[in-house]
Amino acid sequence: MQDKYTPADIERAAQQHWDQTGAARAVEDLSGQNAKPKYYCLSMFPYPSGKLHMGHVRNYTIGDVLSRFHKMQGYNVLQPMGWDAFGMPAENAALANNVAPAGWTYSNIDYMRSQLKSLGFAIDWEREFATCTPEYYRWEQWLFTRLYEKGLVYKKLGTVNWDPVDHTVLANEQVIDGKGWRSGAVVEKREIPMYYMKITAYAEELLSELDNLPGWPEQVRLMQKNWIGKSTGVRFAFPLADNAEEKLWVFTTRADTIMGVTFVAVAAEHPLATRAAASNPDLAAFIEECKQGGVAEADIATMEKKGMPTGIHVTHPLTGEKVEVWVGNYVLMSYGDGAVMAVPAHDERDFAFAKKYDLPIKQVIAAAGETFSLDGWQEWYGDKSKGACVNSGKYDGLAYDAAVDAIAADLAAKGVGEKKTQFRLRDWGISRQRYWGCPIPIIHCPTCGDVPVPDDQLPVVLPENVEITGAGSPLARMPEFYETSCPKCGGHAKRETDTMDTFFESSWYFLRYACPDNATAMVDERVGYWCKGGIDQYIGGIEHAILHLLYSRFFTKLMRDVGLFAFPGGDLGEPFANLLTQGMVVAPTFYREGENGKKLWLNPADVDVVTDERGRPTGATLRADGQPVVIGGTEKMSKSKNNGVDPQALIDQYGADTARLFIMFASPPDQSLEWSDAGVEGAYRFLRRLWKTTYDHVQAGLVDSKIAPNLLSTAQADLRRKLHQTMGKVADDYGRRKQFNTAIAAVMELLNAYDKCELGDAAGRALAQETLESVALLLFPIVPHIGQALYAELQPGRDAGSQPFPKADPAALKQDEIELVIQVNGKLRGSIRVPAEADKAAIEAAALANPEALKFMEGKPAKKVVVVPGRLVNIVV
RNA sequence: GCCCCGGUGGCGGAAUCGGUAGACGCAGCGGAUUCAAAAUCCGCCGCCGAAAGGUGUGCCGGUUCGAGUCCGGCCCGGGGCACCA
Repeated sequence: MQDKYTPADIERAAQQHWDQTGAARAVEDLSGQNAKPKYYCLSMFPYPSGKLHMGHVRNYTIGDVLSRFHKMQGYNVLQPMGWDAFGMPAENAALANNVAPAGWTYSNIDYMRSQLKSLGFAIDWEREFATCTPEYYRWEQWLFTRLYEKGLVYKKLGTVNWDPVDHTVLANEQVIDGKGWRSGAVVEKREIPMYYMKITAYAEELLSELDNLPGWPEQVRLMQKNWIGKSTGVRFAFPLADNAEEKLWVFTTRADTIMGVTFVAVAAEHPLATRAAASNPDLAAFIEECKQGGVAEADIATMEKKGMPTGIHVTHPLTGEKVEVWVGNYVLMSYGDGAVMAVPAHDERDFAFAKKYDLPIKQVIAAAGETFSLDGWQEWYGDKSKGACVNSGKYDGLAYDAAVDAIAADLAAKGVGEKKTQFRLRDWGISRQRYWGCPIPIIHCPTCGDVPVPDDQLPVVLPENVEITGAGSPLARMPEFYETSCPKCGGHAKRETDTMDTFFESSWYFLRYACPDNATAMVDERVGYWCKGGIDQYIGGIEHAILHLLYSRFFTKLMRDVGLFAFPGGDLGEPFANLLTQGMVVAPTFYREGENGKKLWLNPADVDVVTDERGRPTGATLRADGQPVVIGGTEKMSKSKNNGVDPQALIDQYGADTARLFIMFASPPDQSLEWSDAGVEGAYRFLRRLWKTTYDHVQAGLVDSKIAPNLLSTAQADLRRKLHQTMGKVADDYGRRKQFNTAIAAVMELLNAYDKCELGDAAGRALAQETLESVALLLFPIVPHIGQALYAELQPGRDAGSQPFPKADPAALKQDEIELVIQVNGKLRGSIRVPAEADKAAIEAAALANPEALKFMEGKPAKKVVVVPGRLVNIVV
């Protein structure tokens, strides 16, 4: 064994060994004869943006730790990897550097694959695929045509961001302060025909199945529940005042306040608004103004609320009063019927709107002990759990439920309304007017209409040599792509030039890993083996908590309903049994201000932080010139703040194990991780020390680790107890808690205790052997290269990854005496040692005799003594 | 604006079911070793206080023998908001 820790050599050797032995190959057992349970460990696949960032390293290290740990626990493990290869950045790169999106993407993949390999992840590379290949996307085209035939895909108008200068549709991200990112032109909302997936048909199932996901974080289930947004209310109509046959429909969850309606608000795109605007230039101008700016909900919701009366009046269905219709810029056409009843007294937004435009406010709910005033909004006005109806005629005195029931019944009797369950969830618009995506397999025929591309003409291949101009879709300028003939009538027809939302690819990739080579079917019985009962562990960023995870759940149900899972184990209710959402990686920011006040962001790697004698930061200087820089906040690593730290530099300097160890030690997986160079040094130091400790032991000669417990000194028995406690602790942290920082801390503590313990005698040598072998295996899932090397030194010829994970010996855990803390009135005053099996009375007596306790009891009698077994005694005086 | 999460020493964090707040690590300080430095090893390290002790987990209030942990109200930071992935 060499005395120095040389990560580069060790890591190369270990990776070669794993490659040669096929250590990461996953083989399914379709016969069911292998007793090993399967463990499918999946990390969210990366977008091939160029090179790995810290978030990737963190994500895939977590997955690798869980994969390797479960393999040692006797599972048949699958850990795959692939590429979410379609998307906007490839088009942006094409624009910026004049490179073809396909070539750019494939070369990024090659580089990032080599980075992943250098990190030593136990990935089964034979299952790798990129979603931009026809072999992959043909199956989603195929599924699309099936869903189209079933009516689960349909076409309707949708609103997009339109750049009037570049003549192109913009993503929300490309709209900055309501203006196009390249042109700077004010963006307009424009309605265009798009294909939609009927996710609302699955709203109820997607909601109720959340209760069957105990392995998901509560916060994610809650976010999805709120996103689906099931609400029960009343949908009813206001007949138009001058034509009772025509009706304006609204939905409300507050039908109990219906007698307080003082106006009705409709979206700018609502037909009534359009009609009123025809004879009202001011209103037409206002509607135009509403169409300015992007479609993102966050922008619309934070916009100043504006409105204008239409001059149209409707009749209140219960009172018969005339109510004016307003256009409001905060009313969304895509929600419900694009119109809302306004009850300013009991809705905060309506209240502000009514105050602004001096509209009447009519109180119809009163709560005991509260006074209604028009001076300002109060929390209880909108609280449906408080109060009862007033100024509401026959409904006076009724509380929420009773009032809603009575009002819904009266509306129903008049034939103008009914109780209804509504979802906030909207259908998923999947059309994108972009090039680098999966072509939508539809042919538009002047005689037959929209015709899905037949199976034998799939895939519709995306041409790879195109010119990207940033204006409009390149496919729409390529006759050789869109000119085609109708599959039904054979006549001249035009191919759809829109591509699919890239969430389409990521909604089913996890199933394809089970059968990436199947050229005749989307999925096969291997999915039944690996995905039975759900993927055992899914790991990815919290930012995907809603959209990606919801779409994936939806796809699994769609594929089931298309009959794709007709094989054993194929009754997948939910795709992901257990979910771990990792936090983001953040780093400090530094900047200097330029003459124009513009901030010039400096990379943390180029900055030295100056501290006072207690280590508090007092300032920072740029290494290049030694001049001061401003310390900004700690933020998510990003290009714009130039605070990204390249993992490659870290791997090159310290090796993969140090990178993996630091990233796992710095914080628990679900919290954000703050980057620190000094912490990396610490991780490297620990590995060096572990190497040196093992080296010293090996130099003294290997021994059998079998120990006769009666030969151990007290200190040695204590160390052995700590060793076996650590085994239990680490297995629990890896398996149940998925908290790796505390597992590492526990091993560090063990090694500290090892250093302090006298181990020179025969029993000590055996204990040292047992401890070091165990430590190599305990840390193997996190730092597999050094773990592999150390274990092979301690047990020549043996392979660490094939060993069972260390298991605590109950006999080693036994303790004769335990320490209990003594409190007086809840304050820590001392401690006592008692036999482990001491009963409450004995503990109480020992506590009351303790001199520290007596001192702080100041001669007063104990009013009460609380004994918490194994922990403490609290004496109350 | 709406939904969700978080806030503990100079820093990252620990405290798993309401029971010793600050494990483990970083930084810092003191010492050993060295011609010197690096590396390594030993010790100290929340705040106030000479000590006894007091005090302390974003802020205010509550429940409890006991609250970082539970409840109510606020402040601050972050994630998502349907075309970034």
